Amino acid sequence: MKVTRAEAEANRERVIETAGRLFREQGIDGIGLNDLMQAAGLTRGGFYRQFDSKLDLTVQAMNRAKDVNQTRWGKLRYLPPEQAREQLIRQYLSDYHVSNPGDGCVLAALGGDAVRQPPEVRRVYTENLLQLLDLIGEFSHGEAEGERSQQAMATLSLLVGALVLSRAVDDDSLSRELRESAINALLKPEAE
Amino acid sequence: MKVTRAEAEANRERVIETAGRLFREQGIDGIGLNDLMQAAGLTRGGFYRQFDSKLDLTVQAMNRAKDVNQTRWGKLRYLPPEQAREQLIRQYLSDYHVSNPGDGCVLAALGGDAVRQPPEVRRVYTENLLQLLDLIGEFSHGEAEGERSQQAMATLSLLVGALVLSRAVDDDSLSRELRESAINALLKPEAE
DNA sequence: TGTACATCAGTGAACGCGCGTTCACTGATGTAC
DNA sequence: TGTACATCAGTGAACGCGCGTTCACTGATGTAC
Repeated sequence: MKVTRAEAEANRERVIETAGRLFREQGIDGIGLNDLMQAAGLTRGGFYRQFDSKLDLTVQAMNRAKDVNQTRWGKLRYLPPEQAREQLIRQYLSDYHVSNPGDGCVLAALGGDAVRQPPEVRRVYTENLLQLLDLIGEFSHGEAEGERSQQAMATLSLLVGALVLSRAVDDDSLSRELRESAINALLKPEAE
Repeated sequence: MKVTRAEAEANRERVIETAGRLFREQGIDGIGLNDLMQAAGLTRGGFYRQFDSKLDLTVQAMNRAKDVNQTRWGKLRYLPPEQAREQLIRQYLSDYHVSNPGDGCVLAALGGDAVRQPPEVRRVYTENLLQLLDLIGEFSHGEAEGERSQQAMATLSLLVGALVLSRAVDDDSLSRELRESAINALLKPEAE
């Protein structure tokens, strides 16, 4: 039953990653620790050897998801800003992102949950938001600092809103139209 | 214990309204029928004399909330379209709406929940979205029909996204900035 | 390097609790005459 | 209009179930000598 230190650490990591995926897919209160541990290939009892509580795991899992996304989006920095911005928008509103909340943005997946969660969770959520805001700001073309920041906020709100609505709606073509409208508004602002 | 037909009907209405408020405040899975009935001034047992199941109540409560909001926003029709649009945007992103999800838009309050709910719930959610989309479309100033519809979708996504993020964030001034940015983007599009 | 033993990651049963739902019961309302 | 009785909205205890968490136990790992 005992396992090498390296294996134990790997198990711990797997639980964190599995939790991040399942929380985003089913909501924080929507998945139980038993099912979660089983999905990670372990049994329920071992949980408290690695984590203080479900809240502790939640915070760690959200932090992990935040870092993963930061790394992923950060790669767009190698593109010219204008292209980076377009790529971010198109990927954020892609079919893949709609169908795979477990591998996507925490802001959209847990937006509804966050309000009702303890302060620690809202903290990570807010940090995630600020991080993504900074990145979008880097890709923006406003002249003044304040204007760029405002534009980044509106862009983020539109991205998150369009993704949330796209996922919630029970009609695939409506889901697509919502995202295409957002893409057009963001990439062809003169059309607005 | 028995109550007049009129009283019974009033109780039923009160349960539906209380449910609509509590579901939006705490999430559909976040409030139990016992607490819900108590909040409506009744005991748990009587629930099934009036409703088939929690799902049945959920659908009725969401429909009710949709109608209430439709009536509320519909009053803006008495204003000239340009003013109506501005009023809708400012009220949607007001402090009151942020602090009172129980009395506000279902799309923002249950956006995260809807994805994980049964088809009946997603149906009502979608109907609510289409209704609000129509209203926004009426107030829009695009020339062609398709263009107006696209603009309405982007407007709705931005409104919902900004409200969801505003509520989730743990920093009041950030919450306000997010909404002000959205208002500016929607009312002064040339600034984008 | 080889042996003896303490550590501790993981197991699985059990805890109290709140959930959605069921049920036997109550007693004022509303109806039949 | 007055009386006898069936209806049924509401009560409160109970159901099985899954939740987060605790605990005694196991046995291979890692350490002390």
